[in-house]
Amino acid sequence: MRLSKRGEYGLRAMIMMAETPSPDAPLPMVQIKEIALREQISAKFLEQILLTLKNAGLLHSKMGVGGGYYLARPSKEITLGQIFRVLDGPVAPIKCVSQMAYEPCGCPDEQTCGLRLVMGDVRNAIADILDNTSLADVTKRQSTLRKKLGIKS
Amino acid sequence: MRLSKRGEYGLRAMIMMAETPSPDAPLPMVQIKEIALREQISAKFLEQILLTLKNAGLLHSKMGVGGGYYLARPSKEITLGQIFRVLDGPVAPIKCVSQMAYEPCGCPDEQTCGLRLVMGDVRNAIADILDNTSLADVTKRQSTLRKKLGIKS
DNA sequence: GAAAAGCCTAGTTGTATTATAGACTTTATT
DNA sequence: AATAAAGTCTATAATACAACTAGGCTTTTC
Repeated sequence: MRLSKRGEYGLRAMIMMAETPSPDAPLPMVQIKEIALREQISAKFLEQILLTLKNAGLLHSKMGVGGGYYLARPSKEITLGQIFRVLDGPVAPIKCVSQMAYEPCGCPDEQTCGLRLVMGDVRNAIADILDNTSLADVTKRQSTLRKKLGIKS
Repeated sequence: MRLSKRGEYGLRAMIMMAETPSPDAPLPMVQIKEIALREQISAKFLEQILLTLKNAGLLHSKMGVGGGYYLARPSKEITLGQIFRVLDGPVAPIKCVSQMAYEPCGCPDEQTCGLRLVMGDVRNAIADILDNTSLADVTKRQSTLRKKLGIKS
């Protein structure tokens, strides 16, 4: 039940972009190499991930000198579920309970298959969390926690 | 976020064994080839899986003619979480929130890492379901549903 | 026109999953 | 005692996928 590195890096990058305060600049842009440096990730690998996210409509970018990436929408309108699905595919642990990519799993009677019932619950529990947590929720939670712990950042 | 075939087959087999009514026999024994046939699985692959489950103490077996496998404990004392962990390892999507196999994941400040916070929630949600669902719960749920749908079996 | 950024696709490497094979042990039956 | 039916155990093949690496292309700014 693992999150892939693609998923992990992509989620981290998106959270970082949501965190980046937009000072004077019209757009809070962040560059691949900056993220790669801060997260200690291969820049080339991250590049692919951000490109995927961009092609999925979650990020926008600006080419050329002074360019970079920025969130396609306000951080409260982008959920972790959206990001996760783009990078790691369906949330469901087994295809026969997937909303995104249903496929029969070959049990004799799907309607009363016990495994399917339980895995359906698991799917829903995961999706509930990921689809109801926006990037804004994450950054808010982080800063609340930092304040509580008295950490400057 | 996928369940492996090992995990799927193992869980199915365990559910099937819990389902098998123990008629007169002292032990409700089931044979590899019977499970393989009913679930349309490679018998050799299933063999490895059941052996793993046996070595983990979840199954007992009897060798020789008329032998087979049976649950090591009553079905209400075996949880899906136990089975899952034996076959698929930790439930946590990311190591830094694993109870079973913690490992730092390399974020600058783990204590306030947003991804970690959310993945911790996901881990807990999954573990809550799997650790609180016993094989007996599954078979009960199946039979209730069958009755409700008027399916004989 | 050169440098700095992102865009895009293909290829490589390593590892885990899935499955297969086969020789061995135990038990029941005849 | 011999045979057949079952599980035990280990090795290995085949495949797939994840995680990267590489390199050329395009756009933008100065």
